[in-house]
Amino acid sequence: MVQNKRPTDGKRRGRPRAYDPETALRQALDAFWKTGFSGTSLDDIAQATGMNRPSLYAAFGDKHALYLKALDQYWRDSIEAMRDILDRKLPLAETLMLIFDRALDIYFSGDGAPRGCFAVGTAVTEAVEDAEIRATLTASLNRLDGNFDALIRAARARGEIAPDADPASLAILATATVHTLALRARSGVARAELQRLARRAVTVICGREPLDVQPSSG
Amino acid sequence: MVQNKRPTDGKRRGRPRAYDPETALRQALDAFWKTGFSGTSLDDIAQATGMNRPSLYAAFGDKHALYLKALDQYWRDSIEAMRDILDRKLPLAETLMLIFDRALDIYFSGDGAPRGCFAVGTAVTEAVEDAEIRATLTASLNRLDGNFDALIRAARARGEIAPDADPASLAILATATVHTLALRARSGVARAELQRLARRAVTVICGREPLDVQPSSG
DNA sequence: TGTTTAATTTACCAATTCGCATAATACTAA
DNA sequence: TTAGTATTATGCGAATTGGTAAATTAAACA
Repeated sequence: MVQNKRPTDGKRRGRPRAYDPETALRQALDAFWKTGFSGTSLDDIAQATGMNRPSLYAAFGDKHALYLKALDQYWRDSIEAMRDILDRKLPLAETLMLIFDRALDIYFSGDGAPRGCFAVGTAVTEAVEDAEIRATLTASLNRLDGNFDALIRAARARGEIAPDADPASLAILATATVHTLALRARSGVARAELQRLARRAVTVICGREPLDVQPSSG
Repeated sequence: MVQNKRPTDGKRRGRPRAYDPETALRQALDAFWKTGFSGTSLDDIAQATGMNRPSLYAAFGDKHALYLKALDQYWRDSIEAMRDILDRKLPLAETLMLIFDRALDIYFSGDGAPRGCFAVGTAVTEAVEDAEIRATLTASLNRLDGNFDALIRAARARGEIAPDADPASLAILATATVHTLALRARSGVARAELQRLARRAVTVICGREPLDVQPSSG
């Protein structure tokens, strides 16, 4: 139990892996994203990853554990995307619009039909009966609310919005906007329409329209 | 093909039904509500309704048709609940709060753990791959937006909100509030907290807090 | 070269799933 | 009674599902 796995150093002993774990996890995520946890069989995932079931099992554990790892991967990606935008320290309206736009990037990513938010589209369904999934959902809800709250609080301190505005309330509406985008994207609403919707939400929350800014960092 | 089913008049011919179709449909709805379309087997539904699979099949068609009927039942209930509230013709703030409260009634109905919105929790998952489900989702999204838009437009005409406020934008935020409530309820957030959240949303949308009114008609 | 290690491949298992065919049942009509 | 009809009950069957055991393969090591 002292060192059953050496780091990435040197060559590993036995037969080399035929897959890259992170790539495989992303492919499994894609499979779950399309048809949900219950609607995706291990055969589907085996096909999506090019692995067979025993390898899948050895790498990630059973179906449930694999799903949780995929969900975790999704959270990490989302958090990173959010941080990238917050780091740019733009005014509130532009920051919100970038966040919504970036969310739409994710919701409209992938080859097939738009899939919306992975968590909203798949984890929420399982949340009723699955305490673990439910716990990660609430954690992420709180994180999103908290991020928006801090963002809006700072903007108010800079005088960007009315001094009597309530940051917590506006934060809730920002989160709600993300949620409605997530749901609508998975329901087949076109991206352009959702972009207009997001713009309207920003305008109400901030009291002015957002200016156009470069999506990528710079 | 002329009259293979007489109305409710007189006695029906063969062995009488052991179930009430609407009750059974509601029980099937409950089963799907908890575990989603893919996560609910026909055996689960047979247990929930007390019917056996052949009867289920004869009454509602296959699993997919049954699900669509359950979803439709849910829409009808929602529409009726909404109309009941709109018929009271209260001011905007109180109307919105009643709608959100009524939504929470639905999201926290049932015996087990809170299930949120049936459509959000189960139909959205299937929507990516299922055009029929997706179509009813978009229809209902548009209906909700439209209802809120008309409501807010009328309120503005009565002078309840600022004359320069944009009804369409506020309607989107109202819909978004419903969506965030639906998601959060299914993610395990307590009802009291969601009530406070709804209150904040109403306050931002209307510019004032809603007054307490009787939930039921009167 | 042979041994050890770690992965893959094949094949299997028990359980579940959806759907249906058939038989039994309960009622009306004549 | 008897026939006709609409339902329920039983049980089958082909396919799928999640999971695993056993055999095979590919590399490092000595």
